[in-house]
Amino acid sequence: MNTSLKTLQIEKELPVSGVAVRNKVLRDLLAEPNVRDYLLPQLRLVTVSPNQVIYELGDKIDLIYFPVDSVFSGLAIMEDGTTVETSMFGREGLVGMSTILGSGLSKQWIWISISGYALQLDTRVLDQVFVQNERALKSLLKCYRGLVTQISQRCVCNTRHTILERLCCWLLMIHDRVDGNNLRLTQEMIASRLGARRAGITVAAGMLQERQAIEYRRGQLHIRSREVLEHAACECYKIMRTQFTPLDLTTQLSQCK
Amino acid sequence: MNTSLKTLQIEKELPVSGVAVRNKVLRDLLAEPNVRDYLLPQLRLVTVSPNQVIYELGDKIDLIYFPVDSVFSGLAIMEDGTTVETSMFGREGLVGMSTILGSGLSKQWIWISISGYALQLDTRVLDQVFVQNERALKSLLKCYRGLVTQISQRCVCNTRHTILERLCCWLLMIHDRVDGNNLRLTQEMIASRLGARRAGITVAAGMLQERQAIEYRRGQLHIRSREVLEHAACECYKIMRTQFTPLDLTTQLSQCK
DNA sequence: TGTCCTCTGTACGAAATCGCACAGAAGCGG
DNA sequence: CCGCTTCTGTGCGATTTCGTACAGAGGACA
Repeated sequence: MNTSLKTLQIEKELPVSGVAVRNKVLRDLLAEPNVRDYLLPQLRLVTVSPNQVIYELGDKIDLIYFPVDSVFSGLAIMEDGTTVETSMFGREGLVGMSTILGSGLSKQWIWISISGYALQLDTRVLDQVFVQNERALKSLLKCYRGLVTQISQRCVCNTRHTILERLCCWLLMIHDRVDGNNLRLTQEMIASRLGARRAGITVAAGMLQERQAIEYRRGQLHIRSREVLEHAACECYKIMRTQFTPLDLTTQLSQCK
Repeated sequence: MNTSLKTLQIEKELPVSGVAVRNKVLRDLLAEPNVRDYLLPQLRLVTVSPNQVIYELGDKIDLIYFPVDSVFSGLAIMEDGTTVETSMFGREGLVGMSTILGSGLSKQWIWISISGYALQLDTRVLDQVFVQNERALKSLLKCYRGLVTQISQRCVCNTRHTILERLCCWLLMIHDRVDGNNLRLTQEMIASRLGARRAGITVAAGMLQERQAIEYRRGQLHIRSREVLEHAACECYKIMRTQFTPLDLTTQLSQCK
């Protein structure tokens, strides 16, 4: 079901400095020259893969992650083993934020939803940065507020909206965080994130295929039309998109290279 | 439906110092002598009443509240006017926490669910306290982490659990935050918090009456048996209860007077 | 006492989703 | 090419919840 390999492969072929600016918070942090000099040598580029476990509930958070083109999911796992995603993290933020609030322990599971690159950092390095740099702290706190907005809206969305609406919303959120239109996602994975049955996702995805919004073939989901998805999504997407500024949404990979 | 009277009545008959210790964070904050001397004269005792609006979405947070025996609800209001509660605040915490993270604007609606006393404070006074006092900041941040835990679990609960389970869970949470066993709650209000129909609450409440867990008569809900409620509640209650320490749960009004 | 408003109980069909099961298609490794 | 595993499509009845509507009870007030 999931892989627990916590020692991630470290990539050395790409220059960290070039990749780092593709994460929004990290770009903000690195804008400060003295922060940049301190932080940059400490960042490690790693690759993460689907359903890999990053933190378990109660884990000590020694390492934090800045996703680049990968997506991390904050999951609650219930007594019967079913899961619900309460938040997702991509290039707009960082994973392990609760350390900013002074808690060293993870209150949720973090699993990977979309594979890709992320930049890894020792927690104590980040601690140094934000206690010494006011502006860095502000960037991080803003991220945290965005997280709370996201969780709250997910709460609303899961309570009141249909699986189809939630699926559209979720796909758009993923799409905002990755490069390109092809997503490696099985229906089983999507179901575990939305807190629904796999069969329910099959039906909803079928509707979206009929409407030419997506194409789906064995774990390969291709987004054909964001417009159709946005039209079929609930109001929640507009609210959760505010974690990105309009600028971020247009600045995709092509411009960051 | 709701009252928008934002200028709350200020109570002068009770001594603030005696009431203040009945709020958990406030008690922590006041434990520090110099914080106490600064804070205590600035606290105003107010009464709040059901469905009163404390903040609207986007409001500037000038005043924060420490509930004493009242309960405040963080609500999302959707385009069709329906509401879902994402968090509740009682004597374990404070309302207006996002100010701690440097945001002056409310990201949600705050309505009153249970009437009673609260202590009101100018936001800038609290700002002074936590920038100058490390221990105070830590108390507040701990509160904030508890809030995130609560919202996350509400997300899970609303996604996966039945109305009956959610009702039990919610009643227990309310009960933890008030004095006594009688709650002034119409089924309409409960429905608006759980994001369900009023008729759905009638049915669920009917089951709880059959099981002798509660008695319900025209806006007066009497809790007869916490045990039965706990038995019928979902696992979420145990998780959200961690906002209280065991000590807090036994320290009810009788011991705080 | 009568009137009015609020709140609760109940009903109904419709819709969404569930849990489960099974068949078939797609892809992988040998 | 074959066999195995993974993934998707589909079907079924059961359950939950929805939206809506209406009647009746309870309390407030004149």
